Amino acid sequence: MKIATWNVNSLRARADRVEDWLRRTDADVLAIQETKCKDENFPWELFENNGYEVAHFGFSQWNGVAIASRVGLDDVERTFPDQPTFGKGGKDPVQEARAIGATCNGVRIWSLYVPNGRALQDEHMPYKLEWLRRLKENAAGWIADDPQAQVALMGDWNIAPLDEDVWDIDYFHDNELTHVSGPERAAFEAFVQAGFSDVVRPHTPGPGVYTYWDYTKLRFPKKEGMRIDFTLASPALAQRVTGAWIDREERKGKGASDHAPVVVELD
DNA sequence: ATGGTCGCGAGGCGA
Repeated sequence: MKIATWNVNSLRARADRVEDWLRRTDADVLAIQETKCKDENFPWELFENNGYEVAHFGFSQWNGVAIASRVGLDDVERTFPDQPTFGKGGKDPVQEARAIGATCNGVRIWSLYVPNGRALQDEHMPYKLEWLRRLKENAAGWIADDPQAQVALMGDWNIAPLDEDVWDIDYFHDNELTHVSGPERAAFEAFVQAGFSDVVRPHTPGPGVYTYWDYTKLRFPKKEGMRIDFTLASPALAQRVTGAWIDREERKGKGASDHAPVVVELD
């Protein structure tokens, strides 16, 4: 079985690319982030025409997550339990469309779009950290309740766990940028402490290996990227991983998402 | 040359 995650940065703008990619890659499951649409604008036919069931959680032009599967799509869950809400500047808190889960051929897949954080002192940063903490609390419980549980936490984590996961760590620290701060890295490491592991890095060692390149500043041609898209697997699922790769080719050319798809192969 | 881009949706926000 082949499972993948991809922040597509608008599914409608990327429909042709996503369809070509699914056919080319032959993925069984695709966890999608940033669909940037509501259900009434969702390209359902794209998936149905290619043999995939799909579940979507999105209600505006912001965020939006989905799971497409051709090996079953059961027990769909939109938001995880106690997922934090956010109300900007004291406005009424809303539940953002950042998490959707489904069971696909025995694997509990979560498509996750972790809050960006925006800036170290921004109100979005404590939201990001709390969002991750509560996800981790849930995830730890899932494998505590069932050590054989096969769980894949897939998506755009908006964290670069290692210095080598950005092209120039000094640039990030000197400019007090997010994604590399101690609290963000600790929030990521907490999943590892809970028993989850990054099953892609062993098959795609750095440095210089990234999943995201900013559209601005010619970041892609200059090979200035970030590794921020991850699949964290429960122990039972990690044992099944036979390979993984980052589809850097998909970042090339006109009409590319700023993120590359990441593929995990299971026995 | 110290910027450089996208997407959504119709001006500015988010990344």
